[in-house]
Amino acid sequence: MAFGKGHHLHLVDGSAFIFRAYHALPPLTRKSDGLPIGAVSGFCNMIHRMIEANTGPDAPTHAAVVFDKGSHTFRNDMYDLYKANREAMPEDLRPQIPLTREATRAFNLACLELENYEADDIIATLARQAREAGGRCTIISSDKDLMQLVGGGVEMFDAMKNLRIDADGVEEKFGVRPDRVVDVQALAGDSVDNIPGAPGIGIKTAALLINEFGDLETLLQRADEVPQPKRRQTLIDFAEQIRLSKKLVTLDDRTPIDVTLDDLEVLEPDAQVLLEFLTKMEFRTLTKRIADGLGVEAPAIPDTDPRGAEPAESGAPQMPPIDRGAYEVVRDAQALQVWIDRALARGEVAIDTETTGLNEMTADLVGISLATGPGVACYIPLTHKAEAGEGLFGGDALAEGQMGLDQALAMLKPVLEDASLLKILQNAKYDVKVLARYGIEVAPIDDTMLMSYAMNAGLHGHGMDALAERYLGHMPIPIKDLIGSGKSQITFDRVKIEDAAPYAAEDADVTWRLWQTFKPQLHRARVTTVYETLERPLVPVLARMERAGIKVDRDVLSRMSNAFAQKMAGLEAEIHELAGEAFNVGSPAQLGEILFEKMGLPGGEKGKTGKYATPADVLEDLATEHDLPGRVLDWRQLSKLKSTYTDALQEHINRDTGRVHTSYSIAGANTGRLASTDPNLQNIPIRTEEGRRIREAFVAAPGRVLVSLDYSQIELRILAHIAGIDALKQAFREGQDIHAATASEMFGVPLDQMTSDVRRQAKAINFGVIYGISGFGLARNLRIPRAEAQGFIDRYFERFPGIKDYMEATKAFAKQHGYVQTLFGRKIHTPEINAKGPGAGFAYRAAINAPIQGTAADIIRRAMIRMEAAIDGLPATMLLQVHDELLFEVDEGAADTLIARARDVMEGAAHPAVHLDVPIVVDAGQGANWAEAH
DNA sequence: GTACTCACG
DNA sequence: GACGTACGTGAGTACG
Repeated sequence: MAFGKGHHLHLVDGSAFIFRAYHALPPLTRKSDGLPIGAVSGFCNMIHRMIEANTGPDAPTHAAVVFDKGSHTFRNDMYDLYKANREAMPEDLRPQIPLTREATRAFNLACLELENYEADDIIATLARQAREAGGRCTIISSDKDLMQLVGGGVEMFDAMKNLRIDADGVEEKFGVRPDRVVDVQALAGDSVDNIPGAPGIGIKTAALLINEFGDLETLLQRADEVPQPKRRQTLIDFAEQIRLSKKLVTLDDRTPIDVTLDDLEVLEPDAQVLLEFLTKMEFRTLTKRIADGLGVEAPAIPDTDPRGAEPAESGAPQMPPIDRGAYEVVRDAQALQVWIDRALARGEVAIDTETTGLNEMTADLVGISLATGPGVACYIPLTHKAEAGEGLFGGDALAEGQMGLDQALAMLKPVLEDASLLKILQNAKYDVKVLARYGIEVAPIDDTMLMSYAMNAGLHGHGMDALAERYLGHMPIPIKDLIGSGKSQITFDRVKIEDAAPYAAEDADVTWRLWQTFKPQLHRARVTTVYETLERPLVPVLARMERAGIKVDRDVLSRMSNAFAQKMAGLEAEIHELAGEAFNVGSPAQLGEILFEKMGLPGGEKGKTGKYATPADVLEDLATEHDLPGRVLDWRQLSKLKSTYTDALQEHINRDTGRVHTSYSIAGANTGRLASTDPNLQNIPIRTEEGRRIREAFVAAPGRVLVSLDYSQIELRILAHIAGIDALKQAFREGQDIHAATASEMFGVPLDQMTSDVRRQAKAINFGVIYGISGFGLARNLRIPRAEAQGFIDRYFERFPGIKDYMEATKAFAKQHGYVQTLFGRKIHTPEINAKGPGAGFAYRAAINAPIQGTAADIIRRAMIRMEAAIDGLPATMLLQVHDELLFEVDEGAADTLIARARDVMEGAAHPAVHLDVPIVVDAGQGANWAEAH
């Protein structure tokens, strides 16, 4: 393919990459033999990122990486002081130079260098050829010496700042068009390259002069016309030095290279060659990442002696102790750029955001901390307020010594969105949501909280403090130490920067260390797939659902609140009348006194605190003997509905969106279920008619409808599959009423003669089985004698013998391994299973339940993760998840299409990982509000 | 902060 | 033989 119009050449300034990588990274060494490889590692990361970032329609058709060769060039023959002030190459960099050439070839990129010439000259030559052939050329470099080449289809790209530089960009830098850049450089000189130029003339003055006289030669010839005497004399006295300078800065675009553009066509890397090289270098992270990208198995890199290991790649982390004094406070763009370079050269960075509150929908960004290695962390304060008394406007002015929020975010956005830079976070959803409000879509991510959850669900919590203490033996600064608690609590922007920095940077440092600790463990625990397919991908999905929120009609709630209040007042009066005295109906202790002491009713039991307990089932029994308990039950129901729902929900309506935004905790429930908080939208009433009406307040926006899809009997279907109960499977395949079918099987009643009471009992047993049934529990639930309940259970086991086998097998597995698993490999630990005492009973039943509940949770997670792509293009939004239900909001006309597509996703969610031998059925509904839709 | 109660799946 | 039990959650209120 002859290079020409429509082709796009990328030229990478390889030597610049090497130096940037070398200075950005700590001195890493290869674990097996101590060979310094930091620069090679950074170089490979940068090349990999560049390739990843260039996959679109603008992708290069041709590319080469260009290097300097040796330190002597033709310019030294002209001027022996050229680049004479350059420091010698560091000793630990020298052996890495040939490795970077090898790396380039391993990526299947052309690798160019030429004796006696600089990389810049080769770049100039190829750029000219590309231009002349009518194609485009992008020079990946930020070196100003290359700016003279810009124009006519040639542009530069600063890979670190993610910035394109065209002719306008060059003019911004030099004050002249690209073709006059060398004139300005000749006059201004360059202390870095030791170009003498004209003493006393800088870029500004040089540009002024060139623009006035047209070009350098004209200027020098007409120097006597320059009005300023000093400037005039300089130009006359140093004319030859200036002409020499111009020769030195002018790139040679006729170098005798032995390749043509056609030789530089972009080729796919040979997976084997590339992975072999990366493995040889012992780059664990990068090898894995690239292998994943190529869709091949990552070759194993043997663990060798950890002494002298380079931190990023070591299996058993050897980390320096946490030193809060070592963190940097980043206060300007230059300092931030150093950290960005470090992150890019590393290929991964730990991040933590500090905000004014815990609610991601309303909290504002106060600062960001970064870590690029254990102990290598900084804090970037952004919107800390000045202390009271400081500055003219007292407490509302910003504190000194912070870079502007906009500038910092502009610099960080390309980094946070860089597809080949891994962002490591603890509870990533929080930061992802906060940053989304600033127009930043953080990706890709790793989440240490979810890594811990995938490995250790059931063993302990997964908050940062718990993880730091357990895995790092370190207690991070409690946030209370900074912001206090209770009434006197302040927001984080009121914390002094000096105090905030150690806290904030420590969190990024701890996150980095946790990641380093967990990453190798994940694989060993065989939960990598769980983490990568069930945990991590849920973060952006939930973030979007939470940010969308659901519209709640305040007036509906408000009216209900008033109605409840009136009814409650009436009931309260009746209750006091019946009791013969006034007391707090909401106090179980006081109510107990009235019922069991004053009125002498039976069944009074005291709780741990020696007070009477008055749960609903006890009051229900008492209701047959007296009017009062029934009234209390009614009052309690109203009280619950009012305080928890109609009142509290109004407080959660967001001022700006008019919607309610819950927060789902991904690692809250041990079984894999989500948990909804602030507010909990997974327990909105439905079982009673009065409570159900609260769902009428959850509405669709005008012109839209709510659509609800829920799995029918998913846990029983999973039980039928896991335990292999043929009769149940058959009933599900035939679409029978499963509880009626169970009753028929157990009691021998034909389906057409089934009574609702028998069906109800069978239903209770079916649920009981899922929960790890006991005679006592079933007896209490059905309000029947324990012996009778036990009889039901015995009969059930008799009719469905596989159930008993499943329970025994699960228990044995838990006892042996300390955990149980879902069909998708999720582990739920059962540390109490071998304990003595009642704890073992709890653990046993939890172990029975966990694989069933957890498998159902996995299935709906898979559905949610796939849902966005499936409904892409529809005017529909996924809003809520309630364990077996997904709630959507959609334009009226598209509801049926949505239902069809979402149902397909939900019903097929187990595939292809698991093939259930029961059908999965999803019911759907739609309406103006949640009550109608469900 | 803990206990009790109750809303959901 | 006694003990204590349905599984998983979150939140509001009372009370010390």
